[in-house]
Amino acid sequence: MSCTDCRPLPREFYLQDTVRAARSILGKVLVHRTEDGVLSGRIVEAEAYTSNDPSCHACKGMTKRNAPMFGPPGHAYVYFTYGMYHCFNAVTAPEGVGEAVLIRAVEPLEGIDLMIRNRGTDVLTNLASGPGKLCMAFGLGREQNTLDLTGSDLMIVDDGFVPGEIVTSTRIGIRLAADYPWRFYLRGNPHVSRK
DNA sequence: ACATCGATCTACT
DNA sequence: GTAGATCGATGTA
Repeated sequence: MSCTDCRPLPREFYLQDTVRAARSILGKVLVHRTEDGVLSGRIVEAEAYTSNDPSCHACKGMTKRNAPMFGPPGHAYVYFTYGMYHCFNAVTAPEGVGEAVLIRAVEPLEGIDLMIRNRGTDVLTNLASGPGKLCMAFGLGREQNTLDLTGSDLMIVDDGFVPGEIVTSTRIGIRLAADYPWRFYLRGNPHVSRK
């Protein structure tokens, strides 16, 4: 399956309620066209971050870092964290409202050799099973921040795949609002960051 | 200016 | 299970 067979998710997809978007983005395919080849993977885990959510980067207003979250929906928000990792989000909600869906894990599809090189491991279930790993595998960093996911070298497309059972859980790695059930993943999928 | 800490990952015990 | 890596963004002074 090549990305040219698929359509990017339309802008309206990113305008639905952010928690619903986090759930319904599961099964879609993240595609990154790079100079070294096309990388793609099926999204198997995601989390919602909303404007009134204490753990959301944007909850206290716009800053230099979180500005992309307040931009138009359907764009990328890539941020640097822990001094060495990046995390990739799809911006949701109308322009001016800071919300996004954190893509936490994908199941590698195309460009697996390149992902193996980028990650320094050949264990398939360890290539993109976490937000930092995913960005390393896909070569996502500052350059991809704010890219338009509905039509650029970085896209999220629908290839017609219908997910099976979706598990709901609390989000990972946050202190505030730790009880919000805003993490979603595909039951039994070996590429998620945690069961 | 300075101190704190993070939507993480790896290696080690 | 726990510690260490590593640094930019952010808040406080």
